[in-house]
Amino acid sequence: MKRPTIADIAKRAGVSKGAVSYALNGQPGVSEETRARIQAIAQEIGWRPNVAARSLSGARADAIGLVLCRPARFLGVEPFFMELISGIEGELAANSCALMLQVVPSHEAEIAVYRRWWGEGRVDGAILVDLHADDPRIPVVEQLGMPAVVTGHPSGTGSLPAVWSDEVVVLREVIEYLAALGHRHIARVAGLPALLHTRIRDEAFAEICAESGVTEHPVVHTDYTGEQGARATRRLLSSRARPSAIVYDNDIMAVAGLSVAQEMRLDVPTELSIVGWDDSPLSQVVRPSLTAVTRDIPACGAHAAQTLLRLIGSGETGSLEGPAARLLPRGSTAPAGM
Amino acid sequence: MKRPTIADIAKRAGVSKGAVSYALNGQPGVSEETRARIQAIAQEIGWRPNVAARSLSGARADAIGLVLCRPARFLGVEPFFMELISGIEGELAANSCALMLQVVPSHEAEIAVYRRWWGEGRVDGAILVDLHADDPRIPVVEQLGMPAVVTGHPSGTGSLPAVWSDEVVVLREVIEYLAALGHRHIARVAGLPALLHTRIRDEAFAEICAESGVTEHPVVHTDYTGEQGARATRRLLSSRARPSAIVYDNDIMAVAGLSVAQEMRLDVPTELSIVGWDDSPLSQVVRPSLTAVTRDIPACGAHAAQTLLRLIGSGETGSLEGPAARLLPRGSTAPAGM
DNA sequence: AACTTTCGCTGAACCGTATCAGCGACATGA
DNA sequence: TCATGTCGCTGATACGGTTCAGCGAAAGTT
Repeated sequence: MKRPTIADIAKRAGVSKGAVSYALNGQPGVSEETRARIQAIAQEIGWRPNVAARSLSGARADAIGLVLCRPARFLGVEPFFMELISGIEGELAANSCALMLQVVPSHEAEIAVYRRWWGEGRVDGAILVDLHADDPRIPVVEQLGMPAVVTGHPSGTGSLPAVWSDEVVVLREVIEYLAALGHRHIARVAGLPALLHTRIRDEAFAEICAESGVTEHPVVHTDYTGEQGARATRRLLSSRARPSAIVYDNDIMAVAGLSVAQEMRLDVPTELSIVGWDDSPLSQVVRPSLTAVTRDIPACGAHAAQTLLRLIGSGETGSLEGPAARLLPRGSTAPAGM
Repeated sequence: MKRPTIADIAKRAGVSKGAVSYALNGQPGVSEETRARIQAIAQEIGWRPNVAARSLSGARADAIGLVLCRPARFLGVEPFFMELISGIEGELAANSCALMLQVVPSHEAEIAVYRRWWGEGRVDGAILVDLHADDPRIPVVEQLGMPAVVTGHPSGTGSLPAVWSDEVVVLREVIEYLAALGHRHIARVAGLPALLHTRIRDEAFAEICAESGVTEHPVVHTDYTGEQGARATRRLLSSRARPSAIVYDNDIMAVAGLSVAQEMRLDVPTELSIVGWDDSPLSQVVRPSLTAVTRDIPACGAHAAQTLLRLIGSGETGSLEGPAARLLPRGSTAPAGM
C-alpha cells in the first residue's frame, strides 16, 4: 500500500510518465482529452505530488521560512506574532506553500538557520521580522541570494523589499490627539532600543512632541515585558513632575502600566491617560479599556507573504506600503487634569 | 556557483559518491582516516545535505507538522501556543528537524492538511493539539499510518501515544485550597465544551466540589475569549447568590473577570477570589496579581516533540505523563467573606 | 504533390542522496 | 595452504518527479 506515483498513473492510462507530468501540471504537450483522463485517474487513486522529488528536479521547495528571535516567555505574551503568522498562512495556503517556523535565541542562530534552510533547499525564501539598525541578517541573506522580504521600514533593508506601515503618521495622530486633550507632558515606554522601528519612533516622537507644544517627552526603553513596562511606569509616575499621559510600545506593557497606576491610586483616565500599541483583545478586556494604535496584523502578514511569493515567482521586487495603522480611542484617555 | 554536492566532494577526495555518503553519515564502510578527510573537504566547501534528495531516497523529511485549529484572533491572545511551539522547537532544533506550521479554520481543513503533508512526504509525523471528544482526526491519522502524538488525556487518543499532565490532581489542589479558605460557592468559567480536557475538568470539578463541601459549583462554557469570559463573569456576579470564587480556564478570561469585578465594585480578593489557568506573564501584570495554575508549557512541547521523534525513529510508542501542573497562589485569592 | 509546421506523445536524462551487491586486498583460523 | 571473513571501497541502481530532444501523424501551405 505504497503511495501512488506518476508511474502508476502512466501505467493505468497507458501513456508515459512525461505525459502524466504535463497533464497534471497544466503544461501544454497533451490533448485536453488525455489530460482529463489522467487527472481522473490521479484523483481516483489519490495521487499527491512528492515534494521531495519535485524540488529535487530543480523546482521549488514550496515552503517559506520564518525565524523568530525572542525568548519563549516573551513570544507567548506578544499576540503580534501569532496574528502575523496566521496572516502569512492565509496567503500561503492559497498557494499550497508551507511555512517553516523556527524560534531562536540570537541573531547568530537566526543567520545559521537561514544558511541551513537555504543550503538544504528547504525553503524558497524567508520573511524577516524585527529589523535592527545595521541588521547583520541583511547582508547575509543578500549574499546567499535567498529571496526575502522584510517587515519594517525600508531604510534599513538594503536591496531586500520591505513591507511596512508608516509609523510616523500614526504616531503624529497619537501625539496630536493627546496634545489636543491638553497634555503637555507625555512619556513613552518604548521597546528594545536595538530595533529599527523603536529608533524611528523615538526620533519621530521627539520631533512631533516639539512641534505640538508637548514640552516634556521622556522615553524609557524596555524589553517589551510587562515587568519592565510596570517598572518604567512606576519610575515615571514617581518622578516629581509626572507625565499626564503615557504611550506604550505594546499592549502588555500598557496593561502593566494601567495596573501600576491603579496601585498608586491614580485614576485612569482622569489623572493619567494611557495609549497602547498594536491593539490586541487584551486592550478591551481591562478596565478602562485601552485607547490603542491598531492595525491589521494578519493583513500585514498576508501582504508580506504575497510579496515574497511574487518575488520568488517572478523575481519581481519592490517595497510596498502595507495597511495603515490608526488610533482607536477608548476609555483610557481623557483631557489632562488641570 | 552552485551548491556543492557529494559528487563534488567525491571528485576532490578521489573516492566514489557512495564512500562520501557513508563517511558523512557516520555509517561503517570507510576508514576513519578517509572519513576525516572527506568531512574536512565537506566542511571546507560548505556542503549541506539536500533534504529533497535525502528524503527522496526513502529517508526522512526531517520535519514534523503542527496544525492549529483556532481563529487567528483567539490564537494571538492565547500565549499557550507560542510557548508550546518554542518548547517543541527546542527539542527539534537539537535533532535538526524542522517544524511545519499551519493554521486552519476547521477540523476538516486540519485533516486535509495531514493528508496533504503525509501524501507529499513533507513531514515525518505530527503533534495533535486541542483534543476533542470523539476526535475525528484520530482515526484519520491512524489510518494514514502517520506517526503522531497527542497532547491531551490518553483516554481519547486511540492507538496514538499521548503526552499529558494530570489535570484532575491540580484541580483538586485548587478546589481544596479554596474550600480551605472557606469558599462554599465556586464557579468555573470553562473553555470550549467540545474539547476533551474541558469535559474532564467539568466532571472532576463537580466531583471534587461535592467531596470538599463546596455546595454550589456552577460551570459556564465559553470560547476562551476575554469577551466571553467577561460576559460569563458578569452573569455569575449578577445572580442572586453570587459565587465567592471563580476558577477560569485560561488567563485572558481571568483578567477579563477581574476587570468585570472591579467594574462592579467588588473587591478582589476580599469579596471575590479569582484563579487563572495556564499562568502567563499576564497574570503577574495585573493588580492584584492572579493566583493561577501553572505548568511548564515549553517543557510539555519539548516532551511531545521528544516522544514523537522517538516514535518516528524507532516506532517505540507509549503514553507519557508530562510535567505536572501546580497551583501558584498570588494576590487574587483570600478567605471567603463571612 | 511536396514541404513545413504543429500536435501529442515517448524515451531518456537528470536532480542529489542512500544503499546494496560485489570486488580485491588482507587477516584469520583450521 | 586453503577456505573464510572482514575491511574499504566501487559502481550501479533506486527514489519520483521535471524537462528536453525527437518522432510519427495530421494539418496547413505553396
